[in-house]
Amino acid sequence: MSTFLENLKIKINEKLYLKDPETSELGKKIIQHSILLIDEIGLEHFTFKKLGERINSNESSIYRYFENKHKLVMYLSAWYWGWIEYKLVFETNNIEKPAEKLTKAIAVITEKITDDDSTEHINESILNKIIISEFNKALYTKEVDEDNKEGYFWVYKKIINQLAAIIHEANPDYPYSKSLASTIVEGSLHQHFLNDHLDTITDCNDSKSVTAFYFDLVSRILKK
Amino acid sequence: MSTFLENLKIKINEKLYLKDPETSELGKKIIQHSILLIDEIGLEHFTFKKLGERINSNESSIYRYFENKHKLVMYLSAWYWGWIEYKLVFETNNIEKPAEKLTKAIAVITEKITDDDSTEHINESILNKIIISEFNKALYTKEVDEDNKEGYFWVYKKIINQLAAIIHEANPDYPYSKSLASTIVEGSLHQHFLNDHLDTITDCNDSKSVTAFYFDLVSRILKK
Amino acid sequence: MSTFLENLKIKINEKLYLKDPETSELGKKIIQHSILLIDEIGLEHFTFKKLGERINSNESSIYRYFENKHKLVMYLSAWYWGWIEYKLVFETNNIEKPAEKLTKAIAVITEKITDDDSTEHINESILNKIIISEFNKALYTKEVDEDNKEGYFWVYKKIINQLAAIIHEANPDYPYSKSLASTIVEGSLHQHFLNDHLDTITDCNDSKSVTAFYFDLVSRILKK
Amino acid sequence: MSTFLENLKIKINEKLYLKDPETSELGKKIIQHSILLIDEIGLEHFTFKKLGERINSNESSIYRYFENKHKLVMYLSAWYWGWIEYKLVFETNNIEKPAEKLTKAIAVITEKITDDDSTEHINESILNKIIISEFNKALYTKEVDEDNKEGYFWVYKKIINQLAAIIHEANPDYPYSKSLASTIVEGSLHQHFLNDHLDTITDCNDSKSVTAFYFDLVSRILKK
DNA sequence: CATGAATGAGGCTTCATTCAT
DNA sequence: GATGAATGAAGCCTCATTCAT
Repeated sequence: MSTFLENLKIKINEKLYLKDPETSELGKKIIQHSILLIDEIGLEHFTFKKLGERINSNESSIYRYFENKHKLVMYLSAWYWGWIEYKLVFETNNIEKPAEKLTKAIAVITEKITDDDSTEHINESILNKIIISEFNKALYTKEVDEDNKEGYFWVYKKIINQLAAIIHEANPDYPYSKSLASTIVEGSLHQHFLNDHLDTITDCNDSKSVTAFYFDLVSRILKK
Repeated sequence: MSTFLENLKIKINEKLYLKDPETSELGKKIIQHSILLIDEIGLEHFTFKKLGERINSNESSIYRYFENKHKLVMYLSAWYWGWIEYKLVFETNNIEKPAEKLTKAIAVITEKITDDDSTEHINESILNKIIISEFNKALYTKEVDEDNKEGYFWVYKKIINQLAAIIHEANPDYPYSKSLASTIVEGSLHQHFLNDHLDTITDCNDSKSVTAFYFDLVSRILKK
Repeated sequence: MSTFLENLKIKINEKLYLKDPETSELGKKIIQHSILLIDEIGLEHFTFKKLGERINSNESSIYRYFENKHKLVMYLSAWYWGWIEYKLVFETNNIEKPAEKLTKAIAVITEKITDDDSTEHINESILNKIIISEFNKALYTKEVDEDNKEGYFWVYKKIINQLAAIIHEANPDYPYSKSLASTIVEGSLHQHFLNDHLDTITDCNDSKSVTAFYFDLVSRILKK
Repeated sequence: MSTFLENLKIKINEKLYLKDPETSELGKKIIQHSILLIDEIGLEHFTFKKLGERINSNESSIYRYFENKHKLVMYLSAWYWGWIEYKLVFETNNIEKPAEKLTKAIAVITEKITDDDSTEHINESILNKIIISEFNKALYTKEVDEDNKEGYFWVYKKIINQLAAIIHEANPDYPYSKSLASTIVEGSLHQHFLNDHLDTITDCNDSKSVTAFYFDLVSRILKK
């Protein structure tokens, strides 16, 4: 699967940036190193100033691309979920059997990204790490309703609805397809986090994967 | 159930405070109004200075009680989970049948708190609201491992392990009791949040409760 | 010489304290531990709050004894110079030959205090250390003129004048006895400091003592 | 001597500043007015906030140049000693006779600066005043060893070693050239201070200069 | 277009001190 | 007399942002 989207460009809500970072070297460096720096120091301690120092550029230059740190994080999140969506569509394409489709979908959504597809300047495996540990901070804000209105969570919600549709296909009688879908998407990030930091409250570990947990969970729930 | 712990004091990890807020009027006001203020403006915008203004006290006075805002939030979280634990123990006490016990436990954990027990100075229903929207920020930090070592998540983890034990009782063959338990605890907060802000990706709403979703989910999963 | 002033009490300018620390256990603890704490963390980082914690007492209790940190340091300095003065008088007493008297005086003033006479609650050797590293901060302030008017440097100046008198006795023709005396008193503290921290700009070390340097210096200067 | 270094720039250890103050108007104003303000209110009461107000600039702007107040003082000290070193080299250049060289050196080091060379934005005479009253606070800190490792005292030590070398030339048999040199450098600041504030313990005054005291002292010490 | 410079506002924290018991 | 509680003021520093080039 490694190079499947070599030439694809993830489309991002245009309101998230002032100038498309994909259109310049500096823009790409901003994306690339913001991922690395957030991973290193955490979102709370991440600032445009520090990022500027890292890429040998002035903080003001970053403001040309992104209005503020929240927008940048939303951009990274949108990119991540856009990328997941591509994988989801790509992987489930042409699969007829609902159960099989569901299995593929769950795999795409819940698997920890370990390989680096070297898509241009973005290290997907590290991006996955920061989504695990930081995405909810982008979601759980006082501004969530405005952000939602602006469509910033559009792809995220789309994925969940796609997964819910697949769940529904697999068992049309199940009445909570959306809640189950959102539980899987959000819950899998959480289980990865627990695995990394609070391993006494999860069964997931190196030998029992998060994905396996959700395979089992969904198969039990949808059993007719 | 309203007055069941009238005279109970939730015990909090002593490292979370410099001076026990329960031991003075000012301390109680700090707790009371920090809950209200965080609910109003969100954790990001909450500062000791604003809290001081709200309670007609100086920022510096608050520092006599809590080292910093993170410790205060951890205190509130610890109180919340301590309170949930009491309810859990109380409600499941003397119930023999595992399935019934599990039902009770899920109810205690996943129900939105709407009644205010008026336990002293703490408005549990608002506290519940801020746990829903802010708890994960207290958890998902770069310092999570140290905080965990200090025992700050002790009660939270204890609840999950108690729930996992009840799940195990209900179906000893189920291999993911801990992951299911943490999914329920964390996931229910998430479903409440979605219900409030992103209602297109949840089935939960005023007529289909979060608790009902988890009753259904767990019963399907543990069906023998 | 160890116990020569066992029963002596160094008399301190009464304006330096609100309540005489020698008159109570707490007062003695304040003196004792302020010396130790200043040595540990330095005068800049020393506060009444930290001292209070160290002696399991409240900062406000310390205010009963000393108006502020500067007064406390002045007290310690006054005690130190008062103690040196006793030693000076004691050691030079009954010596007839001016040269011998001068030698004794220089020794008393310039020697590093290594023995702890266990005079009550004061560790003289550590007090000597903090005088070396902190005394000039008590002297070099914007308030030096008022402090001087209040008589806070009275003993310090007295020692220098006594030494100047001895120098004058040794060579009445030497025209700078006071400057030489102040050079010795202040300079010896400085040489000790250099020895500890900037040893490339002093010749003094474990084998060539500060005292030896001043013996040599004075003998050359006063040679007729 | 007035304009001898008109076009010289004193080189300062680069670690002492974040941005070279010589490269901008604001930077020069910071240097200029920090000297004046420290002279007026003393180092203890000097803050970046007050300096900002004085130069109609914000505190935060000063932080662009200097990490903290200690670094700024170290910068001023380094500038001062760098300037003295230039004078020392310039004045002793081409002098063959050791005794004469020594005399010149002592003059440069111990004379009170009364003339203002109007070197750009720096008032040397006031800088000299604050070195007299504040330099030792920059030296006598708990961080002296790290500061020394960073090379912040490099020029200061260099001057002392140069003076020690000249002393050695004048009398190769004298065994304490370094201690004598450091005594002169530090002691002359001290005598100036005593002259200004504690004049009963110095012989130096308007008619008997500090420099004269050291001329006499050194000539006596090195007499063969 | 990119950047360097500057800044206002505010966050976090400690200090020095007073008050009430 | 000793202390615990409380506090105003200020210190130090960083952030997010704008402006001018």
